[in-house]
Amino acid sequence: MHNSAPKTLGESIKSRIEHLIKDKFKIHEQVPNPEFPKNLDYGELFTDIAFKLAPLLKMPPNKIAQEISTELQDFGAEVKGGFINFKIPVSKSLEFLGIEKLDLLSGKKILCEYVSANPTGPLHIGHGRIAAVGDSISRILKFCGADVVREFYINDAGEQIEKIGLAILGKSQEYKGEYTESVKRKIQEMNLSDSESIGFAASRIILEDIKKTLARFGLEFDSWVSEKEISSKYSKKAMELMEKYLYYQEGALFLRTTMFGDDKDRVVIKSDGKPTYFGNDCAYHLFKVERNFDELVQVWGADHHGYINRIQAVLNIFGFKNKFVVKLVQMVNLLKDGKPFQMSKREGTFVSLDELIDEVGADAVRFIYLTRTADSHLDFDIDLAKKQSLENPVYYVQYAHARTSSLFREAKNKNLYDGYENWKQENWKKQNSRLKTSERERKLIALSSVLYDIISVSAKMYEPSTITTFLMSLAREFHSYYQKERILVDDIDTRFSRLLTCEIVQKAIRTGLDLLGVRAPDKM
RNA sequence: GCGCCUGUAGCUCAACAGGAUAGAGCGUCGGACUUCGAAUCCGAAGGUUGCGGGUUCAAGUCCCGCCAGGCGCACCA
Repeated sequence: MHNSAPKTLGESIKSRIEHLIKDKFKIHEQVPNPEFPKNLDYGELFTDIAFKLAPLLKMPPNKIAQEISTELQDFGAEVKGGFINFKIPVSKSLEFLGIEKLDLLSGKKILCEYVSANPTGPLHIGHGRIAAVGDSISRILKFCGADVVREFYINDAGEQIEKIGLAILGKSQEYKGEYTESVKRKIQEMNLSDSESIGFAASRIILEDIKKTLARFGLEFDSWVSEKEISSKYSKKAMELMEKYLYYQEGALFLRTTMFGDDKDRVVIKSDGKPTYFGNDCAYHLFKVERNFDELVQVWGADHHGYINRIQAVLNIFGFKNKFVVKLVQMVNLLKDGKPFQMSKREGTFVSLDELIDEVGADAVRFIYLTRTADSHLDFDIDLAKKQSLENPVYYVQYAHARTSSLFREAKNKNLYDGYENWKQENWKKQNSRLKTSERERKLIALSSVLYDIISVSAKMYEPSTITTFLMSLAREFHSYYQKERILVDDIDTRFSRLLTCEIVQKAIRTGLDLLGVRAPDKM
């Protein structure tokens, strides 16, 4: 496959339209990217540009659409009720396939921070959702050309760490439970006595468990930042930069975040002289700012939404003018037997991400998380997820991929593959091609090239589920095609054309699944 | 009380800066395996997009007011 066009099919149509309306109608107008229609009968892309131009040009939309579409015949443009639909011809689709990287974000340095769970217990299913979303966003931004740093902030300082220390000494009612007991057994060999050092030792042990879980879930981080370490390095400088906005009240040091739109001023140093979590976060964010990122992406549980304004305030104080994106991921409500199940780490009643992966499998768990948009509340019924593990949508998509692999295996076994690679070279993008494609193959190839537009959309919205949803419709088209059409037929041109279609679909599914962090198996 | 999020088919969810006949999966009902993998396909049933106003060529999407649920509103993290 070739690899020359960083532009997507949709972007290409868009810029063609921009030139067109400049020439024809003498206007400069921002043209939106063509969209993916809900209904595939309308083609693989459509644009509503004629409606947008109608009031400007004082012409009926249908007429405008007609005039534009005559110049877009090579993209398969058809006008219907003012809309311009694109049924992309095979030759055109082939120009936009096999892209390894888009240039939407090339040259951008982006920091993605996510999970950052307190090392006071194992990751639970809520962290799992954030992990899946954050990791997938990182993959998508990277695919769009960005230089992405994936960061985990370790909250290894503060009161919770002391509390876990106290719990291990048996002096606290919090963090009870089997897991803490197992940490306790490891700590006892270390001969520590005060709650703080015990708490810190515990946090390191727990962090190792967290790393193992993340690895099982397919997550890798480029950077691990310790709160304890970073606050000791950056607190002083942060305080100096914030000096103008600090004041004492009742023995505590406050930061005037209200000057930047926060509801109330926030305490950075408590009256007992210790920094708050937010106080240390100021230091951490100074560390972020000093690394000169073009964009800071933050994935948080929705319960942190009240935290956004104060961080924005701190970033303003530090002079950060670049893009700050907060992706809020809504809560996961755990259901068991269809009934709400209350989780609490401090109470020791939670379902760990590890347990969930054990029962349902990493691929299925990730796919379920990424099927929903991040801001929809998610009811996760454990029993249902287990029960449906064999009829989960993830297998639908993976199966489509496995089927394509299987076809190539079968073709090779039956000596129906010989000459395919040469044939492909000779007929890819060639005039007088021996490629024989029906409407079904045309559509599959077109959809596969539209994938890259879908990826752009998901990057702009920081929303992996866009890709998930698209993959399901691509898989649906493929399964339907497979059922209807025999691939390994005698006629060589037909057989190779169909194999090529399968290869293109396979590549698209693999690319998409990879961005979700889900495996694309050759056999199931 | 204030702020953020959500309300779409029996259930779980889609619908990309407002666009076409609101789409899937699960479940239900009826069909398709002597041929490349039936973890599949084909078909049917299922909707006043929580309610009421408004904005316009066009509203699930935007604005206002209700109703219901979730989450915040710490010198916790």
